[in-house]
Amino acid sequence: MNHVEKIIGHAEQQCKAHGVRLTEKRKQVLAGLIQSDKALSAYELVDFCTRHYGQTMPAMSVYRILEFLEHEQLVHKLSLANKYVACAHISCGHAHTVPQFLICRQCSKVKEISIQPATIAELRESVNEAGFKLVTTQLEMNCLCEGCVAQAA
Amino acid sequence: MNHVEKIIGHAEQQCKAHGVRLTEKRKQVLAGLIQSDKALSAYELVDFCTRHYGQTMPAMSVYRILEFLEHEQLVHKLSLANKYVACAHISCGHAHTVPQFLICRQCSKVKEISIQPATIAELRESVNEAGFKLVTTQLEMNCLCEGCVAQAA
DNA sequence: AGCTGTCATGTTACAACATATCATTTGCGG
DNA sequence: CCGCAAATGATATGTTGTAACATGACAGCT
Repeated sequence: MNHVEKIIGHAEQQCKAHGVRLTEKRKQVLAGLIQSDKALSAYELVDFCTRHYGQTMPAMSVYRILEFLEHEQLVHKLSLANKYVACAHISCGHAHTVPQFLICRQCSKVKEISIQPATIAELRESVNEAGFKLVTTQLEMNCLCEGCVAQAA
Repeated sequence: MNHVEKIIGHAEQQCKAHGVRLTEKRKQVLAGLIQSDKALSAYELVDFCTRHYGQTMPAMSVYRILEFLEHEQLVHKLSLANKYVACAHISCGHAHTVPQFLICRQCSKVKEISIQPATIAELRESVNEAGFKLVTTQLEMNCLCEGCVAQAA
């Protein structure tokens, strides 16, 4: 059992615990995201599934499945890039803080991090002072990854 | 001379100083953003200009003009919402720190703020520890504005 | 005035991203 | 095995954004 299958297994348990099903198609989409080191668009996932599983995956299905997976917290949508990534912590089992995402503008590689709670608190304070309320601390930041920084230099 | 015209005047000076022209069409688009208290999509601007100025404004032109205005730092693109806002500081004249944006998910109202430099530095530090480099500190955050919070309650 | 170069705008076509709607299939509890 | 709910299929359409090339406006020169 390889790395991807192991994570899929965890995801399946998690779904079962929630009384929902991780169907074959859903596994395919999730597997696509897990085995990718970068964020993928819905249509890139269509291509991936169609190529790897020998039958065309309709775009409509991918969107529905992404919505499902997002709801189950197995994937995250990155609005900054209109792309999706697998959650980095499917296998850990423990409850997580809301993640922050570093997105490489060059190659779409994504790193999921947890910023210091104190820093988050400062941010929230700034927002409150402006009369707004943060609806999520899932921040997305435009970055360059190590590889692309090196390449640019 | 009303509020909007005054800001347009400042913008025009600023363009002249950079050796570029703030043409009629560009003024129309900029005026649309200035007189809106919320972020507008490119196509909302098409509608606005077509309605207010009595000739159809092609979407292509709006995109080109937005690109120009963004380059001149007169407007900001909000990737989280696929919308655009006028810079809140066109008239101040002084150099600004990179802004952060609070976007109301309900009504698209936008507030441009400046977070404590210390907080920004902490964020940048977290990013560096992860092996990435921030390409901009223009953060965008999903929020609710006062009005929409009150309404939701 | 006529020429020419540059920037701005117009036009058309299409790519990429996303949702609506209704039909059909599948899995599962009674 | 029946019937319901969930999942998927199929088709259409809406929204956002770019590419490529044509036309227009204007400034500076001769």
